[in-house]
Amino acid sequence: MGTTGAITDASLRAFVGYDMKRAFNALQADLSRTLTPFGLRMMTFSALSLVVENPGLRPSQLATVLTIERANLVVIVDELEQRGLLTRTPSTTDRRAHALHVTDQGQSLFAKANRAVAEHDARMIAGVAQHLQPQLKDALRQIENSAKQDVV
Amino acid sequence: MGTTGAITDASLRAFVGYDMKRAFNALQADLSRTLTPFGLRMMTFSALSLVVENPGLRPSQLATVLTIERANLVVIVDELEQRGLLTRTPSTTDRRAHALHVTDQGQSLFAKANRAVAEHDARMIAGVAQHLQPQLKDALRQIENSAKQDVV
DNA sequence: TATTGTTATACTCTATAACTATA
DNA sequence: TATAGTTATAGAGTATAACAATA
Repeated sequence: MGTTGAITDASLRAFVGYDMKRAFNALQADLSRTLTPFGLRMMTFSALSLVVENPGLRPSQLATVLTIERANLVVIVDELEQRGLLTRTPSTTDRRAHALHVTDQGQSLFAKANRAVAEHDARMIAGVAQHLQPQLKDALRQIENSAKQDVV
Repeated sequence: MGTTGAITDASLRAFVGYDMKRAFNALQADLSRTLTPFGLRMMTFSALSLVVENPGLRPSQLATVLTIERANLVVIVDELEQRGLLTRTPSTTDRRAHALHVTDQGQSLFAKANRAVAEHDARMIAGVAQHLQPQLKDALRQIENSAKQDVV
């Protein structure tokens, strides 16, 4: 077919998950282009941001906040450490744990990248009516909670 | 530290992209659990849905609607065909092209899976005020468009 | 026993390049 | 020359299992 009628995704459009998938994929691909000049990816930028905001953070805490597994965080911290953007130092109180701190270089790169990401994010949400923007964020957080508490 | 104060992701929370990532990941993980009993994944379910809704669809059209590359669609159609859920027949008008049709088995499985996905989606969006639900979908589509048209 | 960091492994989704056969 | 389907390959994010060191 394709000759007779127009193609439709009306059935899938009934699902908010489908709209979320499309929106997130497009946003994520575009965000990657924004972060590439800084040598960062979505997850390395996010991790860097959290260490800037929470100096001394432990990797396990970072993984929890990012809602990813500890195992997946290791390579992210490895990469940031190897690039000299943050340091991994032994904890003074718990010899199992590490403390994460940004370096001056990491702070500087983050400041620039954060500006670019803020501008990018503003462009992404610009088409949404201003009074709906906080409601959009609330709705997304509500959906996250619904998904996590869904047992069925 | 982590000993003194609570951990915060306030900076990242300023970005709608961060909320979208968290919400979508949680929803997607939960949707996977919903689809596993049917032997389907998000993309195989989506492809099946579109072939049900658009019989005779060509793979290239399917890839366009799903906003993925043709190359990535091949394995999805392979899987659905090998499981006997859809057929790939040569087009009568264009010997390069194929026409996709669901089998009876595919139709039957889709009906059940679609019901489960509909229920899942309803649970996901249940916490969002009803009058905000269409506005949420509009906002997500707007963000998708903004991301695709973003050139900077 | 439980937790922290770690390694290894695999799965899903995605993107790009290049090929073939047709148009 | 352009398009449809395909193959191959790689990158990014995620999940699980298992381990050593430490609590």
